[in-house]
Amino acid sequence: MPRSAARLQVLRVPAPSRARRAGAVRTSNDTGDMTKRIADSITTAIVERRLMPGTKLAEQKIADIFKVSRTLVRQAFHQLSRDKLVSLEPARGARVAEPSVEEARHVFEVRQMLEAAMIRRAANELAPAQIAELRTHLRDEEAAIRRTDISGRTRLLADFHVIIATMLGNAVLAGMIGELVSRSSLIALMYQSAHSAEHSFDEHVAIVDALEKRDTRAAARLMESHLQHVEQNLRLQPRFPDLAAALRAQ
Amino acid sequence: MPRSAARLQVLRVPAPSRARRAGAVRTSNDTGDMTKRIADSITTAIVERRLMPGTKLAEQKIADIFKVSRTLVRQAFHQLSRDKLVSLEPARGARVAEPSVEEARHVFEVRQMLEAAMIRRAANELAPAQIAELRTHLRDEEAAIRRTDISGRTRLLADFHVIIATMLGNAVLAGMIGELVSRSSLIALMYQSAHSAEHSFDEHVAIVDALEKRDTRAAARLMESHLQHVEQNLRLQPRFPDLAAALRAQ
DNA sequence: GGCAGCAAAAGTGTATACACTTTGCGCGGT
DNA sequence: ACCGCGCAAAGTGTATACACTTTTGCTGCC
Repeated sequence: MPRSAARLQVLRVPAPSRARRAGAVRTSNDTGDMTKRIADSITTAIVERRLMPGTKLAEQKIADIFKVSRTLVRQAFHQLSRDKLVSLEPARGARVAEPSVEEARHVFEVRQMLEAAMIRRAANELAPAQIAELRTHLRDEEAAIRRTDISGRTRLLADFHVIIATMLGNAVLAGMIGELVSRSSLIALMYQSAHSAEHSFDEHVAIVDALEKRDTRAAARLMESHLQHVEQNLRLQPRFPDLAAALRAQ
Repeated sequence: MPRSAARLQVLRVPAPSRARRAGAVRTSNDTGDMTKRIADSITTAIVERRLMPGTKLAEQKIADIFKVSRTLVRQAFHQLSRDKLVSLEPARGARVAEPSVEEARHVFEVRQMLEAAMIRRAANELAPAQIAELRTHLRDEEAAIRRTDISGRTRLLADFHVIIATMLGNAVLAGMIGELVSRSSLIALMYQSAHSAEHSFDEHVAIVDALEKRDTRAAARLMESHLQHVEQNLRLQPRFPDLAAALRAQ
């Protein structure tokens, strides 16, 4: 193994899809566009806690891991920085983002606004078949929790929100919720959430129950309190009111 | 003038800021990061209708205009494509985006959800001084309309929404509203809005009036109907139900 | 005249080269 | 021993080279 790659073994190199099947519709990219694959790899590594906030991401090292040139890695970094999962400083390179407390609050504030509105629409518009799909998803959540599959359950709990957005058939909405949710994952990871997965799961169940009853008001109220609980269980209180106090306390 | 640049003279090359003043705080970038300047130039050109939807953007031509390498132009394209102002097709290059009717509806649907929630918060939280700032902005809007400064008034009418988001002190919200608003501009431009600037201005005034009275409910109702009016005045009805009918009608 | 097929031109995709910036380390002065 | 200085190593920023793809336009064939 090349020495330079030693510290970044957390990244998994996806095998190039051997497809390019004759006759396959050329939807977008057969081989899956290397840039995107690198970005996805890093995203997953961050969300699954294999790359901790603040970790330096050197272009050449990652290029070596994926056996591509820095060009593609750099493109991936730019994409990730737009999602705020990676922060870029001119001439100082890329690191895994360390969202501030303020940013964390902002993300949750926007989620409250957008997801409350979303769930109201969902209560009015979702077809019974879609509610059934949500039930299936809830079963998956429960299963992941039972077998203490941590990265699986984290992903499934986050997906719940994106799935509802997707079901409403609005790609713009789904994209925004997706971005907010992945930023939330990074935040949860930084500010060690005390929130139990079971609790989130129970709240998801309650939300789907309300959707099924077409109880718009209850659904919105439940979603709001769900997000509030998630946020409240983050350790967002600055541990010390000011720097001086923090240093004195050492 | 180099022949190759002939068709793209709509782009204005910003003069490199001669600053780098000694002692100036290095906030982010003295020269303003060429990539961003190119992206801004193209954004402005699109929003001000100097670049029409569908226009091919060849990397080398734009690189020549700005006197940089394709590398930077390509980076700018990637940023713009995330904002959905430019669409990239593998190996086929970049063109000014042509948002579909469906996408247009989705953008306005999300604006309804997010901006209704935003204006409710604004009604409760904005300080009197901030309301006064909004009044000043309204005066600017009115002035631009009076002197029929088309690109100025378009920008100011769009800014109204972003300013409110910014005043709430939530950068995440402001960023999202900003993205939605600039996509709306491109949409308005593609689906030739019949909406008069005066009408929008009047509605903005009514919204600020409601904010001043702290009338949360009225503010939300007014914002919703404002966005609905803007959307309704787009020519979003497919001109013809199907392609065959469209061709027959020639 | 129209069209298939091919070849040149234009354009994109990725790697690499090189200049410039930041970082880390050792050395000499105090 | 400690601080600052400067140099070397590492790393980023931009330009350029080159391979590969798409587009364009021609030529000859029907």
